Amino acid sequence: MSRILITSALPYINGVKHLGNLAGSMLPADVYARAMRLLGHDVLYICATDEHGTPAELAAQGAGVEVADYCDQMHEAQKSAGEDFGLSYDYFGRSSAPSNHALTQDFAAKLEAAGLIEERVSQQIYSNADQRYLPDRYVEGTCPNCDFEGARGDQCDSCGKLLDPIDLIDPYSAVSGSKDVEVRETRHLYLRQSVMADDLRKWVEGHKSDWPPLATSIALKWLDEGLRDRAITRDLKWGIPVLRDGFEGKVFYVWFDAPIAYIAATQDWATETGGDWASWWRTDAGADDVQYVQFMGKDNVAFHTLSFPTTIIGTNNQGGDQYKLVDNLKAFNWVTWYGGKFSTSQNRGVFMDQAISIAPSDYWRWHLMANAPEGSDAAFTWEEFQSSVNSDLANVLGNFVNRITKYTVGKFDGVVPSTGEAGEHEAWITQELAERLPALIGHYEAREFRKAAEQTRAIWAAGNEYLTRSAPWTHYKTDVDQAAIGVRTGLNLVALFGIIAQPLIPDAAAKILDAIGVPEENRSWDFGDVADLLDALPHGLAVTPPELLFTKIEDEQVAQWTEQFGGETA
RNA sequence: GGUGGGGUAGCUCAGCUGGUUAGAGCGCAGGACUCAUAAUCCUGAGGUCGUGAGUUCAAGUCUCACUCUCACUACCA
Repeated sequence: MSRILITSALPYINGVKHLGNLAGSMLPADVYARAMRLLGHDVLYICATDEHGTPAELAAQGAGVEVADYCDQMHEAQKSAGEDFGLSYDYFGRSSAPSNHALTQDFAAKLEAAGLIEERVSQQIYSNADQRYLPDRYVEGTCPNCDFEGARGDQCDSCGKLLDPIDLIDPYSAVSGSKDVEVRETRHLYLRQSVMADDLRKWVEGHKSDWPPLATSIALKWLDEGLRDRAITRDLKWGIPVLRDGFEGKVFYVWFDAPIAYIAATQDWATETGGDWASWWRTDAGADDVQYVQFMGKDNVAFHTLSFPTTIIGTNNQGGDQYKLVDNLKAFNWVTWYGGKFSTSQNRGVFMDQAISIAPSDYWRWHLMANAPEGSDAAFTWEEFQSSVNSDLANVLGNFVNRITKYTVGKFDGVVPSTGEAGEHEAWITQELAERLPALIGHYEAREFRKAAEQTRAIWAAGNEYLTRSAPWTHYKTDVDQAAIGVRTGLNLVALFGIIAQPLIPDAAAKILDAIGVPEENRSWDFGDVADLLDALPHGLAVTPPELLFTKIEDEQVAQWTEQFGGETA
């Protein structure tokens, strides 16, 4: 048994996330957490909402509520959306929690003592009308290179050139449209990542063999370009206050405090449950044997491989509390919408709350993991979604459960038959499982989700092949015992299929296991001898065909969803 | 512009350190079966592995150039 700490990238507070966010961090983290629990490991799965930053303030302003109230509401909305998808967090915290305020300020103080924080003055656009400093992206104006009039402060959408907002001609606030903006000097704290570059490179290069290439290549790219110091404070009201003379009214940058919230949320979990957070995070307090796994989309990699590790290593170098660095970092590409981008404004794409309103969470979980964006971006299409659900879930798994349980009721009084001896067909399926079950576990341990789903499906399909081979309905006419062994093996396969399906489709798996009468304590992945698995159910145990496990998606629904949410032609 | 990922069957994707006839699922065609959600099982057709050169006994896999696409490019997060 191992202790496994799992975090998924914190969903940002300004709205319920779309399927791409779900597929790229929260869902795989949950599937991994469930699989590891089934394997008997001690798992702690932590997530939280990321609540600070300019977009949160503006979203609250747009909604006409105080930002704290806005965050309260959206935190609950996201928590509930996560629950709807069966995300099995041990704790779903908040980056705005008091624990994170204290811990972030504590980290900052230690980094300061380590000489890793430096005060610098920079120039920033201030909008008098909005009474706020504007991040580069919120300043627009005329591009100094191509005269395009709608250029953003960070980049011109017309000529593609990277810009400095100070260079824009006729700049205006993208928030209010006001041209009453000026350049002001402002003082900020910088995290001296540059002095940590060699340590970081050594650490990242040491993980070339056990992190996805996506993760190491992005981190090394930044290091190759020369790691620059990064401002870790902002001129905002909402956030974690900077305790320093002259920094009244300033807060820490959201990307400084958000990853620290992984730890703070664990503290909140401990407070709520009586657990010991330090034993999960601090190597000087018993966390040496913890394996820490992070899940995130590719946009988050730099922060998790460079900035946050700088915070951790810098703090550790001060002596005192010793925090864990990530051991395994699983980075995902994007789920795209028919090869293009998700877009709220253009009505393209599906958000979590909408998704759950049109199809059960298992359907989404299965499709998104069977097509996870692991090697490259993965295109979501309604047609593929329909195909996944109808073929894999309804036809291969659902029909298997249905055919054998109904036959049991029809011919064997609805109980597990006790007669018949295992023969060549049982030997065949035993051999199949002896090869496939370890492969399945291996894929989960390696966090290869597409392959795990593929192997799961292959095991289900092998069950159908077994039934074709053993054909109890043929033998029933001449040799009931021969039919009985086929039915008994088939019913045990149903139980096994439910057991292996749990990480991906927990709701359907529970229905199957309930129908076949498998008690909770027998649902783990402690497999042992495969031959025993095929005669595990007590003889005479009553089974009932479950209600329809998966309803097929009709072409008309696909047409309607395409219309409603956008699709190919949008 | 720079850097990184990707470009493999009609579609969505696997192919580790280069090695016999390039794989899977879906879709398609034919057959089998009839217990089952017109499901399942078997068989088959389909690819000059983005383009062009190079290294090698051998290249989807390594090198170079080009091209398309996505991402990042440090004050969006």
